[in-house]
Amino acid sequence: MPELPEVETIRAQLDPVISGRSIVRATSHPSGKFSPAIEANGALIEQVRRRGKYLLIDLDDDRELIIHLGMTGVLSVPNNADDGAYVRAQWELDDGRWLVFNDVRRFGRIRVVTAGDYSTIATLRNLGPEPSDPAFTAAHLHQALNKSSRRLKTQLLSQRPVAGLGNIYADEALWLAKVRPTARSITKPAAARLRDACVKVIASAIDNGGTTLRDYRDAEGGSGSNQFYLRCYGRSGEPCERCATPLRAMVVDARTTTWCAVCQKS
DNA sequence: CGCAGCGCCTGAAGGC
DNA sequence: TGCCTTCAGGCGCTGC
Repeated sequence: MPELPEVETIRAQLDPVISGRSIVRATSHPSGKFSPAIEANGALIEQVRRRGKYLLIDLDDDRELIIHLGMTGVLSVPNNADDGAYVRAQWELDDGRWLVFNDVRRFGRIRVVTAGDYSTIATLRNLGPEPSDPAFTAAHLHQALNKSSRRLKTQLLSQRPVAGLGNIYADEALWLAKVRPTARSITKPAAARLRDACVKVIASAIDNGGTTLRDYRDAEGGSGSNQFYLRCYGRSGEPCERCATPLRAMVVDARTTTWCAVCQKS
């Protein structure tokens, strides 16, 4: 499932390959989730940016092509059109290559908007700071989390306190910070630990090229290696690295959540 | 405005 | 072997 590190890996690979190219043809799956892809036809790609899990492709006509990969979205740039069953959109470029969006489960979304106008994309409009942003401080996280009485993990997944964490990295960050996912408020020291954990977990995962558990592939078809460094997610029943207590799993707001009941107290 | 609940999707895996 | 159920889960939408 592509989260910030996976999307960043794809962004870094795509940017040098498609920037400066014009889109000479565009086709899409008929679903309204993907059909806006054709609105980018005729535009020139200036650069590929990212906010949270959203890819923002700047076009030369004061618009942005916005792609969210959902659960199973994969972007690639083959030399020919893709006729596979899961192609949801593809854009032919003026160098003869194709930008192709495959998405088995169709949880992804594509939009074209006026540059910077995210008024119709609520999650993006309300997106919290990037983990790497200096504005993402312990004080910010403390205040953002305590504004709501929802469970801390649910808040992290909302993308509002901080951008880009999904189920994997939320579990990892909460474990690293020794913070209980089901808590509904957080102390200042715990918020400081959680802030640092978010930064560290996301940065390491980017360094590792993302986490490939099932579907995730980068823009070159490669796998990440961060799955070999997960310390909590998916390890229910295995001993906690810190205290050897078997990690536990439970469902928190419809998300499988793994945590250490001994270490993650606050 | 916040938020709980639901729906979207389909391949893989497990039960019988 | 094959049918059925369950699971994976990010996010947009609806209605309270």
